[in-house]
Amino acid sequence: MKLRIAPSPTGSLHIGNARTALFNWLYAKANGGTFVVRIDDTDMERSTEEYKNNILENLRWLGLDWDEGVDVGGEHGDYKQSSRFERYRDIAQQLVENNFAYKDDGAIRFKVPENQTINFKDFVRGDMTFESSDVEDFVILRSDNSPTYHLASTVDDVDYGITIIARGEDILSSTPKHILIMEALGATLPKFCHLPLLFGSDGKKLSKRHGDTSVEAFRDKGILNDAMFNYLCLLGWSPGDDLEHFDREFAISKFDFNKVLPNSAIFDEKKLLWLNGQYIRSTSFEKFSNDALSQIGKDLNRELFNEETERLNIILPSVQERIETMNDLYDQVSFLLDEPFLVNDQEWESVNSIEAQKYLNIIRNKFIELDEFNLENIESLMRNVLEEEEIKTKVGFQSTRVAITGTKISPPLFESIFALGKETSIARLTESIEKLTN
RNA sequence: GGCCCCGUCGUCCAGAGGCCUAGGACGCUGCCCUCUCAAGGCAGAAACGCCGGUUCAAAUCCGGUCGGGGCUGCCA
Repeated sequence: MKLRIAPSPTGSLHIGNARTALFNWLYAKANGGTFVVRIDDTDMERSTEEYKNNILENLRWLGLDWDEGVDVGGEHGDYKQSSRFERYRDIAQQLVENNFAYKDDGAIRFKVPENQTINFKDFVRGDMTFESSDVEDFVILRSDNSPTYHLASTVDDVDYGITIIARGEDILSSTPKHILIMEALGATLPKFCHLPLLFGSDGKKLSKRHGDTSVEAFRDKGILNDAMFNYLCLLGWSPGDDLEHFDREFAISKFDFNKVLPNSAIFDEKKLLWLNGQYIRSTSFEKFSNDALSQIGKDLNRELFNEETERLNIILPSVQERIETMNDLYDQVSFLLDEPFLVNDQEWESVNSIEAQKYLNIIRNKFIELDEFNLENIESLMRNVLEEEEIKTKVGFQSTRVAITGTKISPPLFESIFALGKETSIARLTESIEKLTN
């Protein structure tokens, strides 16, 4: 059993292609089949090396690997169609000689037989029937001697011994052409499986208009590869038992093309985001901390100082509980970094009051006298002052939050103060008192 | 227009004739928890496109209809 995906390097890896690749991979893994990745770059105008690399890199990022094909090799060369033009020309010539095709204005067209019924079985859609009278004679070799997709793709599938062709439903109407070529070549027909398409929120084919459509874009947004893999699995398939959060091994153990739905699905970024949050929360703290520190370093575009890392590790457990993507990290923890600390006037105004000023003043003085600056002491100190001075929690804590973190939305307050440390906390409180009483 | 595919809550999925007064999840609303924001917990609104037929019985089978989508390139 051999399956393949054949992306065209005319753009960054598209979510729809990623899902198709993923389903092929799952089926191959589930059945001990061989998975091939080949590059369909017959469109010389639009194909680039950068896109090719991008596609391969993102497939790997998703956790997919392949047994044969571009980059990993195999018995069929480099698995790029641009290297096999001679082969396609020979086949085209052979088809002409055997009267299956003919020259037309410099191009070569396949001669579609009259009154022939083309049948094939589709894993997802069952028995399919097309009439050859509905298929026009189609070009297989362009007048510039380059092969079209129909020829190149079909020849490769035959040459490489592909036994199951699982691809997007957009190719369903072209399948009769491919079958006709295969028959003319005397090849054994593979099985077909046309997977449902992915649509944008307006129900139209997922395209740039819908915002991000490439795997890379979501990767850049801080989506975890495990979450992306999991979410893509859920589009058109489910393992049953209402299970939604699962890993690759589990998906492999349950996957089958027969259980893939025939109807198209709409890509819902909201659910992806939610799932990503679930993954972040279920990651071990050790791994999360590692990823988080490297992400923050990336956002900062510099190495983190040891002191920063120490401070971050204090707050990170709390942050892990409340972010949706790794890109949400920076805003949550930036107050702990050795970077300019600025609070805008609006934030100050929104928490300013006589009571607040009084509260900040008292806790600052008590912080100075506090010998053991730990979580427990900070909390009890702050709560006691609230009680003694009869100041409302919101007034005291929110003003302290702005003073310490710079905003009204932050990780838990006591952890934030503890992570920031005694000295800096006192300095920020002092600064805030000056600012507020001005 | 022609050919083809598809049709369960707004969205993703469960449902393969009686277990369905249709289940789960995202999102949404409310409540609880609470130092903000989240997370978490609980509750709620929300769907079988429509019309016929088959059957004792249909979301599930058949036909039609309507709706959506794909293809119809010397793009893939």
